[in-house]
Amino acid sequence: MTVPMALLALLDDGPTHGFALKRRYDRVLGHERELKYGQVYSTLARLERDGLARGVGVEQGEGADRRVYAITDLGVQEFDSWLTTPALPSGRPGELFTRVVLALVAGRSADEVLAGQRRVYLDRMRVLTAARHDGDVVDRLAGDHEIAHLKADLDWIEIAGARLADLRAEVTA
Amino acid sequence: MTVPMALLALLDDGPTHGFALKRRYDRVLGHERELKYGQVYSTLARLERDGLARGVGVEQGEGADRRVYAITDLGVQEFDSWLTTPALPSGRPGELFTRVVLALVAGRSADEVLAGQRRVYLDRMRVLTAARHDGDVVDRLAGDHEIAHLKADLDWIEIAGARLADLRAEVTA
DNA sequence: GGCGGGTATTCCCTCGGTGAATACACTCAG
DNA sequence: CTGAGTGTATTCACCGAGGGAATACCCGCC
Repeated sequence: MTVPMALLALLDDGPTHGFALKRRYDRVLGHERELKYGQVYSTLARLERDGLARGVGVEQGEGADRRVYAITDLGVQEFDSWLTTPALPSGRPGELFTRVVLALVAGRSADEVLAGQRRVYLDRMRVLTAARHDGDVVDRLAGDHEIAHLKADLDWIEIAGARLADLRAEVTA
Repeated sequence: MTVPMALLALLDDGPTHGFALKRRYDRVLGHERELKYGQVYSTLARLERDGLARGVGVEQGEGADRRVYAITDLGVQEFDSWLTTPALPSGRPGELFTRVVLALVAGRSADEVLAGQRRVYLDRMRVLTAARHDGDVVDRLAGDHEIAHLKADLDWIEIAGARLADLRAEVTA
């Protein structure tokens, strides 16, 4: 859901074409995770199909022709509503949680899973805290976001570690 | 990736058929998020295609015939390696982070985004802390996991709120 | 005898995500 | 002046996650 909304947000600035959207997205949100072309154009096609954006002709720039899209009123509406509707956590269990439970289900060592995870999280924390003042504001906020969640998982690792015996008993029941 | 591995974990207990796997999965990991049939059988097909599980004949039980699968040596290997390989956070920015950045990009109120999110997170925290001692161990650990991440986001909301002006300046540059 | 309910699988579709191919315009080395 | 590269721009083909619904079989029961 975030990619279509991101494209709408960028289109809200004024009509453009897919290539420019991709570059702008990468600059603003692509830190570490650039958008692939396939996704850009297929998303634009869906936006158009759903009436959230519409093609407004073809420009020719440097290279192949540019298919220019504009956001529609419906698109603006959808975007604003997405923006202001707070999201609840997905409900899908995180991967770490899943690995611990499955380790117990399959009779493997959940302690090792927790210990291994703690190790790489602590390493990652060191890297992130060292880089805490590098980069631009977006980078730093993204870093803070990751640090906060790393801490959350590290706390949970301790809690889970203390209850592994109970968990094992229950899961293997 | 977690669904195929979960099925391997369950198959590691001994051969069974898709339907039983689905039920067992729902019991163990499906709290709030049950597996759909489509996913069970298509995942099994992929596991077989990739040599991680193999069909071992057809039983007849109550109802339609059961196609029984067993984990292979390769499957055991893959599962163990997945289990013991710690996962780093995806690198994909979280939805909250994305919403804040996009609000600024599109010239909307990021404060409102943060405030709205804080509101529902606090509500959710209350619900979760109230239910903190209900349910089984899995439920409680899942709850703790969610609480930890909710706290992380709430902390981040404060940090981000304090830097919105800088962020806006950078993103609109 | 046919109807509902539990068991069990299959089919179809959409979406997010990736990789590679294609096409055009420009520049610059040979 | 040609053809090899580089940057711009779009398209195509594919996969896996996930959801919805259809199908089929068996049972008990009215």
